[in-house]
Amino acid sequence: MGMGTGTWRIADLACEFGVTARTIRFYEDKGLLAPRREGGQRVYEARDRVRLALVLRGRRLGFSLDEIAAIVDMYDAEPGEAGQLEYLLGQIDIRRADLEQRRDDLDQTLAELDAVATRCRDHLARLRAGS
Amino acid sequence: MGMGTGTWRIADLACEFGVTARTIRFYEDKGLLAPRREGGQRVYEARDRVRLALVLRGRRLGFSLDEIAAIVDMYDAEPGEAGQLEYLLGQIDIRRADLEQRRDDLDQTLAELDAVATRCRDHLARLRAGS
DNA sequence: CTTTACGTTGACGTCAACGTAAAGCACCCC
DNA sequence: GGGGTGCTTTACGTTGACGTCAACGTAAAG
Repeated sequence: MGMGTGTWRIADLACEFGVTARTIRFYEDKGLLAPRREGGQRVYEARDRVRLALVLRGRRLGFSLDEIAAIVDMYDAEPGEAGQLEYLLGQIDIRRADLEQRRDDLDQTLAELDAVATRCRDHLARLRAGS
Repeated sequence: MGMGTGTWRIADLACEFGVTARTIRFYEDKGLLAPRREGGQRVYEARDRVRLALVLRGRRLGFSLDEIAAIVDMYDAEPGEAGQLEYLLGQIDIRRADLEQRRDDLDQTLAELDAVATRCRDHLARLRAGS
């Protein structure tokens, strides 16, 4: 860390998470992050780091920033009234369906790649054995 | 199908897979598809459909078209010589690692969404029970 | 043979997710 | 006070993945 205990500057986070400062500022612009300011400079705390990690995980999964915002916002939604809670449950179901579709796609792709690899190794073995 | 048995026109595929004809032509431009031509018009056969399905699955997974091209090309790579086979096996390993990282991310996200949902339902129950 | 629907190839527009460059403030060091 | 480092904002550039539009060919129906 580059500051008082438990706080980080933008370059610290950028380095740690392997992104540029520009990217982090861009995410803030899009409402994905909201760090404290200390004399104009951004100061990140633990919860900001967690949010950034969530955003980057969403990115690895191929979600758009809008989708990521929707997901991350579910995490720290305040309880609220019954209607809100039911709405949130509905949104979660939608995301769940999406994620499970992705897992199916993913498992299929993995299985097929394995099949190709097996075919590959078979062929190699045959080659080495002198056809 | 809109033509002789086992062949389709571009609009047929577009409708069936829920994309526009423009998208299909774009994929061809990028080398992801290579349909037969019949008097200037594209004619798709079963293998073209399979390839399109693979491309769209890759898209759902959030891969770029370049990555998709790399993956799909592994599927119908000809055996070739030993060097080629070893290179292909290496590429497959890289893809595998990527896909497995994604699955980890995915499972974590699913688990966390479930946790949120559970919290949500608990709160709802407490609300209905009169605080 | 004309109409109508669907196809083709460019070419340019658009949107997301940043990259990059410019210009300026704050602080530290010598 | 000159130089360096690190931060800030503003603004324009870039790339990928298409959408959209114009201008034109073609195939099937009446």
